[in-house]
Amino acid sequence: MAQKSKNEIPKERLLDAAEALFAQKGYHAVTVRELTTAAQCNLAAVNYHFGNKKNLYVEVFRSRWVPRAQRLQESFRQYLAGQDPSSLGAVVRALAQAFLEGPLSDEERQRHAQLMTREMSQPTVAFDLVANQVMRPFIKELADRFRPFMPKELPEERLVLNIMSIIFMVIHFNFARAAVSQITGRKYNPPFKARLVEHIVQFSLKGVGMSEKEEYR
Amino acid sequence: MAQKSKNEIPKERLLDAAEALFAQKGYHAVTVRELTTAAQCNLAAVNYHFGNKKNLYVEVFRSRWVPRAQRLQESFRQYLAGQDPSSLGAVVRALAQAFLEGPLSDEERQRHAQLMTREMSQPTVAFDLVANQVMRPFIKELADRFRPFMPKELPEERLVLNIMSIIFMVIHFNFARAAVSQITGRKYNPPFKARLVEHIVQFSLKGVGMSEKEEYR
DNA sequence: GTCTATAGCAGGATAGAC
DNA sequence: GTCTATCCTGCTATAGAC
Repeated sequence: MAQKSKNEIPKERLLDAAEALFAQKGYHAVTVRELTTAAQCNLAAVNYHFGNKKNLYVEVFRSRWVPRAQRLQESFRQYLAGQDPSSLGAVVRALAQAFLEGPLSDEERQRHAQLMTREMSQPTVAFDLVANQVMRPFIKELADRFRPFMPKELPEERLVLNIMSIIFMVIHFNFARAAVSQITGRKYNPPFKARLVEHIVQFSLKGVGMSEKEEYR
Repeated sequence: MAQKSKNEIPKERLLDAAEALFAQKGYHAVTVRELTTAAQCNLAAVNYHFGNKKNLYVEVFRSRWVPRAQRLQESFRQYLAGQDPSSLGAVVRALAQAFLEGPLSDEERQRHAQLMTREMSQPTVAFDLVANQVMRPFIKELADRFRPFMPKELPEERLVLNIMSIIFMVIHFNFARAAVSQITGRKYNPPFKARLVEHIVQFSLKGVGMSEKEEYR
């Protein structure tokens, strides 16, 4: 059910439309008229439910983006649990899979990445949510999962830089699809995504200092 | 001279102001009034010189962004020429240095990265310029410089993916400064930037399959 | 709770004086 | 080539009917 978000209550339809439109065009490029038209409700609905356009934007992050980010993280844990033996390669692969092939539809995943990317390069009021409720804890979790595989003397900062490099790569292959397709001449279909996952795993594993073979301990 | 771009002709002042403002806030968030005020010229100047706001945006890329990208590439070649022996590490280091520490001021570099990033995630009419006049030839040049160091049997696609991964990392550490600072707790001062260059070099070298030591041939 | 109608204002673009 | 004044469109926000 829920074909085009037509059957829910207006407030929910607004949030759905807002997430899609803000992700697609950015905050300023979206008008309240567009939002209310897309959500099939009245022009006044944004103000009635959220006070103003900006509050709606923040609410999109609070009620849609953050929970989805948590679902993504949960998906990562499930990919990871499904893989044995537990190795660093498994961690990176689970990460790439969750982001590139995980539980989200292609459209949803693209939306998600674009909302995040905008906040990372142009922080707004929603940046705190993104950084403190999602990025920071997730990087911490990844650091904890990486640490057993890393040399004991590796400084915490280098570990964090390694993790950020990997996450950036994943994010970038996700959100810069136009550029990647333009350069490689390939569409983001399942074979190419699987190709990218493998590339990310191989590049990252070696990047942190181990090949696929020597990662086991 | 040229303190605040006050001494040039109005059309040039407009282009300067436009590049700074579009990079900082994005196309839609910038108003013609803002532009003309910042450029200290009249409201009508945008229309007089460029026809409309959109043409001005494209002209920023044509007359400012593309030449600067070419300067950056030139800077990369000079960093590279200054390093001997010629090794893959030198290529990557020159790349990271050109982007993170190169000839551009911090502000200029940030502007540059943000304009590019916007076009990569949200292609507009300027995307063709970015992709075909800058990205594609530069990736080709890098591929040519990498190839001698790579295994002969390495498929072209893997080489391109490796290069994109490295460029993405560089770009990302540049444009997601807010996020990086937030997570690492460090400001983008020279020591931290030098730190990032080293990280990128090490991670990339290993990522493509060689350590700093075994890279010579 | 949702809609219609509209106030009040900011945006891009233009015409015409200088 | 540059400026002033202004048009028109389209936005946010609100008041009040239903």
